[in-house]
Amino acid sequence: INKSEILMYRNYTCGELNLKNKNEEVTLAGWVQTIRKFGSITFVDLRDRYGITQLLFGEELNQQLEQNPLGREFVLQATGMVTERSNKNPNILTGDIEITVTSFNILNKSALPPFTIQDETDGGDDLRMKYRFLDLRRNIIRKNMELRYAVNRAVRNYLHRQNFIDIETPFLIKSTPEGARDFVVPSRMNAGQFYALPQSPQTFKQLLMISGYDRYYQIVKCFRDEDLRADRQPEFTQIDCEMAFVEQDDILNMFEGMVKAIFKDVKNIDYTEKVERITWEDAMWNYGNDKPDIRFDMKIANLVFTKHMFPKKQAVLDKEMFAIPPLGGGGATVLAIAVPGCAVYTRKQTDELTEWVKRPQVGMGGLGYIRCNADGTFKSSMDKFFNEEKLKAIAASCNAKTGDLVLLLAGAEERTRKAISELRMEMAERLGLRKKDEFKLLWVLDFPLFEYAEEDNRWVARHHPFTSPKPSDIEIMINNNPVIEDAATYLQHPYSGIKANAYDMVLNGNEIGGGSIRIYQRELQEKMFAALGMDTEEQQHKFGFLLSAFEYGAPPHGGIAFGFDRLCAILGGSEIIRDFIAFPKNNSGRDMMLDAPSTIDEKQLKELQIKLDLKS
RNA sequence: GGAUCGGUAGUUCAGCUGGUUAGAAUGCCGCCCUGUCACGGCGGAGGUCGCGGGUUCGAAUCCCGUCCGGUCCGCCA
Repeated sequence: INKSEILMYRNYTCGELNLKNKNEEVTLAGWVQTIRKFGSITFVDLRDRYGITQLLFGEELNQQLEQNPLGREFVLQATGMVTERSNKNPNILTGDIEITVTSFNILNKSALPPFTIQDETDGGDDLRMKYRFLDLRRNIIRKNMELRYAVNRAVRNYLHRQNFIDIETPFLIKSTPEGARDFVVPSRMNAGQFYALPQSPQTFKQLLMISGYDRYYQIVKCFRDEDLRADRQPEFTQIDCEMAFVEQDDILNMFEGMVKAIFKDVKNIDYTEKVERITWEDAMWNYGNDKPDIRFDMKIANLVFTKHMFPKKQAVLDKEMFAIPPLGGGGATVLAIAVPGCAVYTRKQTDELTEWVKRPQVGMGGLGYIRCNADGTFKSSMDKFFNEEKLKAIAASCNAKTGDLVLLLAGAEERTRKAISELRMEMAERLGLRKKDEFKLLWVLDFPLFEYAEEDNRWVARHHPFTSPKPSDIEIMINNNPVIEDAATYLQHPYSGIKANAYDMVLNGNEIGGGSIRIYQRELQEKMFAALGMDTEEQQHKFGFLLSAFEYGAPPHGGIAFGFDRLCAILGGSEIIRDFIAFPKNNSGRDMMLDAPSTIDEKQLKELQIKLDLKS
């Protein structure tokens, strides 16, 4: 506490007193953490945001306590002398002293809390969410909030130094259902019409570039009406950034710098090494995943693969040799990883792994394995089909060393690649290769511009429709018709090879940020919208303002957005972003404390001229 | 939209293939205790086994439905 403050309730916090304050009379205020009674004396641990201080109620005061009994979480003000403890507690900061209470005042009582306010609470998740205001009293959650604020400060300091300006953009905007579902807000003054909450301030920040604010940022709420996960909330916070007169490298360097600044300021980590940059194709090829964790190696061996996905890659082994029952009878793709040191796995363990890949979430038919034994022999689940020589060849093509366990998956390209990627992560987790305190950044570049949407038989933007194609691919886009004749052969359509000027930043296997160099010419933007199946009229209706703005001197520009909640969670060593959001929602999008969403009054509906037509 | 796990004391959980007085730990209450800090000792209260229906002589347990929560797939940057 700043001693120049005028304080009515306390002159110290519960975390700052020590032997230097001995014999000083102090007044503290806080919550009762625990009460320990010993006949005629009582110890009370008083807690506030800053720590815990032990109060000693001697004989006389103890009698007053009998008249005014305390309970857990009572709000208590206590005055007394700082005294040296006879039995010190080295586990807390104030453990050398205690306050010998001379007077106290119960500022407010508390009902018995439904769970203990401790690091290892006895409360379950839903109870904690319902009483989130109590959960937030816990050390662990409080530290998460402090970490979040530290990241926020680090970002602002860095971007401010780099001449960025924070500009707020509106929350009530226009619905443009492209990508995620919009949250919508009915307009009373414009009956029958709706605002949408922004999925991101994308178009606004591009307009700001056109307005000449060449370095913009905002730490801003975004909204997406999609199903949730442990790492996904319907409203979430982004570090949203945009720069004019930049190329991809300018952005990568600038924001590598930002993340390194966060590491330094928040974790005191000097991240000096160069951030690796790999292409999307290499990420998929080596890790089966566009956000690989590169803290460990275990790269995928592409034994048999779909040529269309990797036109530039060469097959390692003969496809025919894998047309055997244990691998699904000749699936289009056979992928393998060599797991270090796991040749000693027992039959029970490999069976358990097989069950693991068969789970519906992974969805593979089975798992093949080869033990690369210490004596140089190979023992596999497919001995009936492969002789020693062939096993050796397979092991060699996986770069397997003696003592490794080679795991093989086979099936349809996409599913198999996803599965082996998950298996790779799972094995790393089991081997303790995913260390909480080790951080490794990675840029993934050259994403495909388009993705094929089966249900609509059309192209959708993989990133978003404002992303520019690689300059070398613009020709392909202009000279080819986006129409897909035969859904089965979409991979052969020229559009599926077009690469975007887009980049993702990956931290320990999590996508923490993504962005692109934007389109800034009307013609190309129109071509892009058309490729996504939007006719001129629709383009005008949805994005007329942007197309028009491009005609008034739009500079080349690009940007990036970081998932702030997720970044905080990872820095805090967790994947559960709920613990880093003060008032989060559950996985059905409900606020369990407010019990929201809820119905609204008939009167409110009437004003909005909305009639409900519920099925049930 | 789908899969899957869970719902039993204030709380966290046990209770297997149907028959128990439905338990444990912790929390809570009372008494004892002057150095605890996960205090200790003795005693006590506390349950519509999520809800509805079914099978059965008998259901916390089996079946069906439903609600709630967790995780994942689809979806989503």
